Amino acid sequence: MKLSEIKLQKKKQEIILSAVKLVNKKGSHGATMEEIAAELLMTKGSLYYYFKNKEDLLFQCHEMVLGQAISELQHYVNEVISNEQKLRKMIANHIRYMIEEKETFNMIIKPDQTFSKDYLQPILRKRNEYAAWFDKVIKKGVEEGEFTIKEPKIARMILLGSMNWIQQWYKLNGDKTIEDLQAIYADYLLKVVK
Amino acid sequence: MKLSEIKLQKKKQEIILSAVKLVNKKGSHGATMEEIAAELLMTKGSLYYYFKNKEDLLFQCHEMVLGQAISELQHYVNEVISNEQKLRKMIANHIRYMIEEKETFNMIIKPDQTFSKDYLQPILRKRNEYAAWFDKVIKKGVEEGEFTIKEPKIARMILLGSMNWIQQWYKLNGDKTIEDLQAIYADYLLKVVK
Amino acid sequence: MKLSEIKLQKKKQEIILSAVKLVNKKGSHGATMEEIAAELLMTKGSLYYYFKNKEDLLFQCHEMVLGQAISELQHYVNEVISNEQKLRKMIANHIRYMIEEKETFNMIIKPDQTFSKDYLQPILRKRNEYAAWFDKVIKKGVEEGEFTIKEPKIARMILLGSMNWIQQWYKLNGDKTIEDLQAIYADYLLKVVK
Amino acid sequence: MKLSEIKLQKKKQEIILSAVKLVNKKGSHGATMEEIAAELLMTKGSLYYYFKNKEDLLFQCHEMVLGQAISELQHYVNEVISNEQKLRKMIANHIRYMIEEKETFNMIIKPDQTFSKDYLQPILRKRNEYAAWFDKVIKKGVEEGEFTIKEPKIARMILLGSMNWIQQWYKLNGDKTIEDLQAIYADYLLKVVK
DNA sequence: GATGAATGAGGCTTCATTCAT
DNA sequence: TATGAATGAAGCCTCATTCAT
Repeated sequence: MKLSEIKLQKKKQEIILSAVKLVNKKGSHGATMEEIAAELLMTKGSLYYYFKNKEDLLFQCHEMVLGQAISELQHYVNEVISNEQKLRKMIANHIRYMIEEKETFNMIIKPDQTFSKDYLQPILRKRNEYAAWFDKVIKKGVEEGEFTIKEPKIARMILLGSMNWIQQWYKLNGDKTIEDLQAIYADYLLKVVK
Repeated sequence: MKLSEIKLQKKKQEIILSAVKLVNKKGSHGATMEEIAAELLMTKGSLYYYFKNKEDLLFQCHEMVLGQAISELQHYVNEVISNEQKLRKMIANHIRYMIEEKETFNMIIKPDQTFSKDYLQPILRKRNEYAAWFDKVIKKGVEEGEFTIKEPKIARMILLGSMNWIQQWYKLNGDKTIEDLQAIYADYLLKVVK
Repeated sequence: MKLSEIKLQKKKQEIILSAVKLVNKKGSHGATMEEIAAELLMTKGSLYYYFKNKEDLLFQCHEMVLGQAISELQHYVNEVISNEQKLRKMIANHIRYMIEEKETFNMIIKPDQTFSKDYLQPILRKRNEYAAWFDKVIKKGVEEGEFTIKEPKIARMILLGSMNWIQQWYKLNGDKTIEDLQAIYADYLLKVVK
Repeated sequence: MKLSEIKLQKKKQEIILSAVKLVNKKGSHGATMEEIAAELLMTKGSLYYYFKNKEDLLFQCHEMVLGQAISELQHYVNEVISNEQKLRKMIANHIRYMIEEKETFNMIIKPDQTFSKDYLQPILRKRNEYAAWFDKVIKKGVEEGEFTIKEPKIARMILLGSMNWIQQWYKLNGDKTIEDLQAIYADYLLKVVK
């Protein structure tokens, strides 16, 4: 019983990972069930054993990816370092996601064009959860005198927004490495909150 | 002769405006030619009198909107004010677009999922043209000692990226007016370049 | 009254000539009313002043072309020369049509895929009229001892069929001139009837 | 594994056969995917499981039909009989195709109005392959003194052209049987090459 | 669990035709 | 006469979804 359950979940994960990649290369509309299946050497029909429909698959992609990102944020917040240090790490982490796993975060950008009403609520909730960790650190930083910002939420929007934009223009093998980018963004964005 | 040409262009504009609205509510995929036509009380087929195909229509939407925005930027840059003043105005303008005509800028975000190769070139060119006006002011500001930024292009990316994100969350009738937002963003983003 | 009538007919001729060219380059389906009109620097709509609909235009193309060809055949038959001489001239003429005005005869090949029932009758009648001139000469030739053929109709089918096929493969600027072809075909095809 | 592959091919054959019939009754334009499907009690969409698009289906129709005809020619050529005998059999065979499976050869007539560039090459190649078997026998006949013709290729064009024309006029249940026709054509056409 | 096959709704596009001006 | 504009039917094609085996 347990074993088969575990196997099922494992397979699901596998599908989700593969789907995420494809979805973000081609967009949620451009990626067809056929292609997603093909990448896994399955056939279209089989996907429906694991997921109710395409939207369900996309939804679970979203949940998985963002869930993981959240747990990473959580980790940084719990470290015993200054809020600035935390924020720097969180920024670096977000940028890494944006570039190395650019595929993943993409789907967050315009969920309302991808998901129907039923799915939209939990999606937005997860998104807020993610943002909340940034808010927490920024607020703490203000309280503890590290930051001076009066509108912490808007500051957070600026941080996330500017970073989400990176994938629009960044190309690996350009003149900047990821580390360069992480450093520059951290510096510039901290100027916003300080 | 001239008259009919003018009429034609006018109708095209009308269609473009309507299409822009729909495309940005539903995405370029979600908006069908049928719906775009219906909104104008036309039939599908009539659209093809004015535009070669859907991609052509979308392309012209893009050109029109961004072209107009560029001409506004140009205006600010030519005023006789400090670079900071210019940048503030450009930021305010971009934010206004992002909110009041949110529909328009939306289509800029992921052109490569909307457009085929032939159209991508001119689209990216226009986008760069728009960005170049920001670069110009930032660079000038650095030269004249108003700004201190070492990576002006990345700074510009941060500005635009953060502002483009606004439409993801901003709702009219919330607790912030557009003017509030313009002021806050200008203040925070200028901290980046200063 | 007369004058306007003449003008009308002239214009019709003009349209037919142009249509014939296009139809045979692109096929009766491939040639659109738009293109036919464009070639004449007209607009689609105007064509409907002169012709009831596309089929009507195509029909009149057919009538014109075949009518002209028939009158030429008639001319040869009335000359005072041997039946073999007549047949040679008729063959040469048909080949010239097939190549130089290949466009024209094309439409004869599969009329039932182009025309609806109403038009089919007169079309086939005209076709038979054309063929009848060949039959006449062949029969006369048999009567007068020039030819020996027992199945004059089938012989005629062979003649016309083989010549109609020319357009499938003949290319101007190849190694054979039209005159070469006319000579060779005349020689070979006369072997059939002799 | 093998079995499903075989089944697939079988179904493809079935579709091709049905398509050939329809295409030649209505022309490649007149025959719609919908009708082709309906004839097989399928739906439009299903056809696309077997064929990439309409052109692909038409192409495979062409390949199948001509391929079969070629293999038959090949058979006659390899028999140990005089070249005249061979040619007679090949003529009879072609005529049989032209009448009994008139549907099949029809599509060969104007491939350039049916197929786009990519498909045209292999189509013409196949056509030439078919013709080459006629050329071979005719040339051999000339070498061995059976035929006297100086332009064997043009002779072949005359043979094929005249036979392809048969379908334009021949009606079963007329006063000539197929066997009549085969005999008459063989006699008359051999006069050409002799 | 998996798959091959089928389906059908829906989208894009073409084009003959119409008609007011 | 001519045209600009609109229409709508019809065709091609895609793809999420279903289901018997």
